[in-house]
Amino acid sequence: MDGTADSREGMLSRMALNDNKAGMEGLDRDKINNIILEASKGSRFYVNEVKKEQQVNERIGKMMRHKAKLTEQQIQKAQLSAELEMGRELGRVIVHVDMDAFYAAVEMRDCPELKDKPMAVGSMSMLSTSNYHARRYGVRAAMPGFIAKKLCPNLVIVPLNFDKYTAVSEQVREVFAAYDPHFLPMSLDEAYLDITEHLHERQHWPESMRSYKSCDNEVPVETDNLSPVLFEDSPSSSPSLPGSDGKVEVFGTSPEEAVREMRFRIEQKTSLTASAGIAPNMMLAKVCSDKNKPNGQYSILPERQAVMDFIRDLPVRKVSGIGKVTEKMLAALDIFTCAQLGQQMRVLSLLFSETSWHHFLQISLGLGSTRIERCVTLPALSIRVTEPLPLSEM
Amino acid sequence: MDGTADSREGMLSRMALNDNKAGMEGLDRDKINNIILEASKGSRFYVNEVKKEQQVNERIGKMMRHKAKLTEQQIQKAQLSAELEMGRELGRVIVHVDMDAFYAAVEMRDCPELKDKPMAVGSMSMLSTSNYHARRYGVRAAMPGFIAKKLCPNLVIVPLNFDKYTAVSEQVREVFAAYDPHFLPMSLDEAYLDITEHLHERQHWPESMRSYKSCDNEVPVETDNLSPVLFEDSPSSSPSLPGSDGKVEVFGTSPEEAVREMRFRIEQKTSLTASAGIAPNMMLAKVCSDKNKPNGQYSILPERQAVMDFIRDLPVRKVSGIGKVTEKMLAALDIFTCAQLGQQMRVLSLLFSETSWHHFLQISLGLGSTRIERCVTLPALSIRVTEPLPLSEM
DNA sequence: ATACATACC
DNA sequence: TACTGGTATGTAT
DNA sequence: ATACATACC
DNA sequence: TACTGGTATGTAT
Repeated sequence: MDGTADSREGMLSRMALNDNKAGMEGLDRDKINNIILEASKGSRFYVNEVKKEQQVNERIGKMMRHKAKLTEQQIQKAQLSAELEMGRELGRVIVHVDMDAFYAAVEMRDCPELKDKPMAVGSMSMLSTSNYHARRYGVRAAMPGFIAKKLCPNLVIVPLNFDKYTAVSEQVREVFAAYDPHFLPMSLDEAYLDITEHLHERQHWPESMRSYKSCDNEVPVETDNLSPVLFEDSPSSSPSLPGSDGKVEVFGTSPEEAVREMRFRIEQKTSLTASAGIAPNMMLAKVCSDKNKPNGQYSILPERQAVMDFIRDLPVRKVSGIGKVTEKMLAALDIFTCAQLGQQMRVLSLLFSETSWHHFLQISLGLGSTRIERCVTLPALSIRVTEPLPLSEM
Repeated sequence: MDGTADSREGMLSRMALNDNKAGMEGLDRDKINNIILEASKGSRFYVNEVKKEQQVNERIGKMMRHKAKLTEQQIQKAQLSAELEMGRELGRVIVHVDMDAFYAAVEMRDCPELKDKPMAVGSMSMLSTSNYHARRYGVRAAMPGFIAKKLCPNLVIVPLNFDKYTAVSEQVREVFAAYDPHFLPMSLDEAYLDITEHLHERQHWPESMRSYKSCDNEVPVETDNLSPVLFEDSPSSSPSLPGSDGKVEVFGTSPEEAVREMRFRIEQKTSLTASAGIAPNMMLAKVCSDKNKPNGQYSILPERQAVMDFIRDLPVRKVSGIGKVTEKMLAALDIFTCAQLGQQMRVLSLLFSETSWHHFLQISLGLGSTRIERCVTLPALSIRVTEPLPLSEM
């Protein structure tokens, strides 16, 4: 028949003549392949080759099915990782926000007698958090309560009220969502945000949209939700008219101001403080949020030099992902800071797995993820986005 | 005792207080650690932590022993791979030399009757090489002889004379060693050379050191090894004085001329021809050596654009390491040329392993190894380095 | 770690 | 009649 | 693939 | 008395 040549093309690429070689240009492939197949057909070799050919075809089928399932998202992500290989991305403003001593702070808020005492949340077996008073005794998260009691006999241990923390967390997340609807929560008390878009919009916002009333009550003010009025450009329309029971704070349009505002709103809403880090990537933002804890923030400007200056003397242990074991192993190599990490890359690349030393390399260059993607869509959040409390509403 | 604190430092980093946390600055670590250890000692938890601590210490010990064994060479190599990640290295002149139809050529040289006939070396079960005449029938290496006979009934099959090929290979390698004592043989008939150093020296060589007598006899001329005389700069001292039975070839100082000279010397010595590729890395050099086969050479200039131009329409199958299976898989994705390979990197990075797509990426960028390292030191080569046959000796 | 597949000469 | 055999490296589990 | 180790909250 | 438990990811074989 006539179809033989074609079906052979597809089916017997293994057996057909490979004319990819000097001196073999322009041969009559069909004729030659006919002779080759005729001579081979039915032999053990032939049967084996056919089997292998089928294996390869299956593998290709698998690949094509895999390809068909790829979402645009995935391809996009791959594109990004390729871009990351190319160079540093400084264009995103990433924020890491971390509630201060979260569980302990909630309990202190709701039971003022605890405020002056060293206290911790958890049990005699395990503590989840301690307040700052208790920390002066060496009492901290992940310490068993009975040991903490030895360090600080007056320590008050409050049992966990998970439902309460969850409810407060919801309130905090509503604030997060106002700055980045795609924010990535890492636990009840911390999250990453990409506020790049927010900042762009914010540039055109009138002061009224950046003005918040300070209420001294511990409960959030957002009781009556009036119309979000008066978007006039003239600052005269809404100058600092002190409200009923508080003064007015006006926040600027810079990243730092936006984050101050976010922390202000969290505190107004929950009476709890948060700390934050602002940086061009997640790894740096996380380190920054710890820098001025509690109730503080720190930012790294989006410039290579600023990043490198920040990284230079940073202890490796400060970086998320470097725990006590890795810290100890690096210490054995006289590596304590990120700069030292960078200086020793050659040796590290020989002593650690590729994954590990690539991670080290990224750290030493101050690189990290610049895109935040929420893994799982959390339930019913960011739907009723928090209302700002503009001056006009006062 | 006093030493406890220190031995604890080393031994119980897992249990000791981690004061790497806000609000825990300047605590009395020693006192706190004493209490922690006192409370823990002997418990099941404690015993387990000690065990893990020992594991970590062993791991560190292993790493340090590994580190101690690292040679400077290895660290050097690691340095290079880091550099490769940084950018393209165009400073080396890499050559791939490949003898033309080696075994067949040797047999034809030693048995002139074969010259006009289609012939191959091997057996009825398997052929190692065929001459160019036979290739016109589709007869090629890795084809069983009995099939080849069907394609070309007049085919002469000569059995393998391995010892002879080895001896000739030695002669060829002596020539290689004159251009790169560290050349890397890949088989009896091919090798990679880094002629960068040779070219630097060559710049200062007088013409006499680049002049070779052409002898028409089939046996190499190097019978009497006279003193390598006359290194004068004046070209007048040794102008083209035709030798006894041949004319004189003077080779220039460029990479192309050096390689032409090398091929000339191989032919003079063995009566066999070689083809060569010249490029800034091994991957490209290998492809180039195939381009003008037989008895030709091809070079890619050490410029990014030249590399990219060369790569653009190159079929992926031409690249060493891409075999029929990979070719077929890529073809299923409509990828045939290196440029297409580059265009599809995002999808490829999702469908293939990291090793594979990194390889593809390298290929698509025209990157390859720029340093040649001989894996195993071959026996007694490059010791009696070949004498050039300078004009002065004629 | 293991078995197996790919690739090269 | 008859489709190598050694080596390196990658893939899959 | 599996078991286990590291890291985080 | 008492040293979490869930998840993700990396390492070793």
